[in-house]
Amino acid sequence: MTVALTTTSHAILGLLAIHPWTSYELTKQMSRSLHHFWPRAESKLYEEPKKLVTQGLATASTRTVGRRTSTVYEITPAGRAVLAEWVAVPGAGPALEFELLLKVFFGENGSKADLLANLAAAADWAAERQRQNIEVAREYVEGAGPFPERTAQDALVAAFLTSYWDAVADWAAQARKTVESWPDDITKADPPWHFIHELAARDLP
Amino acid sequence: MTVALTTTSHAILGLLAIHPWTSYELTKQMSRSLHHFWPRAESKLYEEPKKLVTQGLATASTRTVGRRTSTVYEITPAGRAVLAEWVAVPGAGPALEFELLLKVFFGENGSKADLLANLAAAADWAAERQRQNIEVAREYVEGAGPFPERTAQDALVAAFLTSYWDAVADWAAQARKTVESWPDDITKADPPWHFIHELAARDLP
DNA sequence: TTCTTCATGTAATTAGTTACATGATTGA
DNA sequence: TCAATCATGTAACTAATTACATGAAGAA
Repeated sequence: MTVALTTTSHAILGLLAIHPWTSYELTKQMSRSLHHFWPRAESKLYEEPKKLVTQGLATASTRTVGRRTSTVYEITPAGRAVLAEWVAVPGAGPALEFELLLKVFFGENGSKADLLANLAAAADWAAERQRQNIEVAREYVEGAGPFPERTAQDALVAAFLTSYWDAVADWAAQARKTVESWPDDITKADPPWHFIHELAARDLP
Repeated sequence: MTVALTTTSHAILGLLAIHPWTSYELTKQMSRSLHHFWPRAESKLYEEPKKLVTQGLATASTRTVGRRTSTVYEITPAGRAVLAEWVAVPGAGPALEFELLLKVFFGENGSKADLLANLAAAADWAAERQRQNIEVAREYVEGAGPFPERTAQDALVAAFLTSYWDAVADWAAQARKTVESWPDDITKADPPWHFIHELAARDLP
């Protein structure tokens, strides 16, 4: 019986195409990179490879450490074929979930201070991502990055994440300035018309 | 018995704070704005308001059109209180799901043409968002936007989405140039070192 | 009149998460 | 030798999605 492969299945398959891994190693690798644009719970990463094995896309071999077992997964030729097909059909665009922005959107139900606290949290979040990002880039510059043969693809993805995180940081800083100029009763705030006018004046792409 | 309210519950509550709506109107309003940063299936928007009613945060009244009924929901004072509490605690940062970027990340399993097709799809996606965005801004400039009293908050959110969509568009264009310079065998591609060096040279935030 | 789209939901299914469990290893 | 953390999973639950169903209104 053939089970449908999800995007997550293909993500795991893609990791296995680089290298054989244990489930645990998969979780570590995920949190390093994929996690930023395909976030999944660890438990999922223990389940998915099993599904790949039942479909003949990967093989599992068991190692023993003391009285515990661990499972190493390896991609099969069939797995590589499936992966190539998957890459060939363009994927879905980005889907964003941003609770903090929701609170900004409904900001008039709280105080100006609440609104500023949300914007400060956004700035912190972006700063932390960017800090990690820069540290990883430094590793690569020093030649200490893992899988140096994959640096080109890694950099392509890093380029996106960098400008995405910059967008969050810049927005948080700018929005903070805007909101600081607002009165305490934010329902009386002047809209930032210069922004709206600039946007409206753009050429349609 | 008290049911836990999800972020989606609060999003609906926020919409009800603006105005009473039928479920159907909620779905339309969602797809206009919230959908971009809190995407949910329509069916959810028929369920959630019922939950709010059981918690005393909204009231429902039934209208009849022909032989069909429709339900109008209205926020209660208790609902407004809950909403104010929710806005006051800073929300979660952005979570991104970006399948297309996953395919770029695993691009070496396909052809250079596959990679370029993915980048072209990303460019199209961003162009379409930005086009709609600009058209909405023009409505506001003409004074034709809905809920003009909410223009300030709307603009704050639009500022984020605009730079986020710009980030996607700029990345897609830049990445396309990079990949076009690559050989057909993309495993032999030169990494974009200038980007990596620039990133590594940044000050830590 | 018939077809399509708008309008209003319900039911079944599932992908994913949270919580739990337990052995191995390390360091204080 | 005890506690904390690393390593490896399983089980229960649920938020959300997909698929289905049906009436109203307007167009052709």
